[in-house]
Amino acid sequence: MARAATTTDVFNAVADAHRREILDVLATGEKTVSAIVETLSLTQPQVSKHLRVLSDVGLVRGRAEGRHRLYRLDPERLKPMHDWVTKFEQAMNARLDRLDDYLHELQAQPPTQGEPQ
Amino acid sequence: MARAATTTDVFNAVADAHRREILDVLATGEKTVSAIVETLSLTQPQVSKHLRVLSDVGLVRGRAEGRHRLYRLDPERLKPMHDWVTKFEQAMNARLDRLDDYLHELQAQPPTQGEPQ
DNA sequence: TTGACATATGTCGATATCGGCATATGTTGG
DNA sequence: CCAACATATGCCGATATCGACATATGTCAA
Repeated sequence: MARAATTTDVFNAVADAHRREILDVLATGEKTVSAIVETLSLTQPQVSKHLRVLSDVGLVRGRAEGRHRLYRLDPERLKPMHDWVTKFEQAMNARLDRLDDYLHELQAQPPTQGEPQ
Repeated sequence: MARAATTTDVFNAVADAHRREILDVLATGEKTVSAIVETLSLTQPQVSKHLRVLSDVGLVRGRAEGRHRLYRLDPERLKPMHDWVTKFEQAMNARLDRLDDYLHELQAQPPTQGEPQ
């Protein structure tokens, strides 16, 4: 039960740095496996396996082109992750807003008593 | 070398579903360990360990309050992840824009010849 | 101090990961 | 058909993960 299957969950698929690098490269456009192998300094089987994982999760799609195989990004699948992260960005902003409100409050009403503690 | 240390990398820390749930709960506000244990249905050691990981990564901070320990979110640390994901959101939009341009182009110039391959 | 409560830590077992190497599959050209 | 190239898969070993259980640490109250 060690960890959620890397092949089931986008969060896990993206947890690997090499996989993130591959996605970064693919963000540039459709690429061949060997192009990725060259760009990053990874082994060909390494890249193929990572692409398999990314493909299973749906972050990437491949099409055959002669004896090459072209992979491209499907960024749509990052939406769950984007949504999740964005939720916290809002929490962060909300906190800053509250701090802002607090500061304005402080300026509006000059301190009448020493703050307790 | 199995996988990047869960304690070093925010992406890995967040890869675990239970850890994400804990962060979700903490997004509600500062919470006690036992409060988290109750809310989610996790074991106390489980929660403590996950909090340890989240704390090591900096996503969460704890302060002692009597015999309780209150944990709260530090969403600032999600920024690297937010930035990374956002980059792909932009890629996604860019692609949609290009598709949009292409469609407009098609409408502006009625097809005179079949496209060469 | 002692005991109850809150939390943290240690150990163990089952499992999955990742990288490396060898090799299978598939495609093109001669 | 065969050889060269591109990619995918299979197996292995080292390692890290996660959950479960027991237990250590720390704090308050009587």
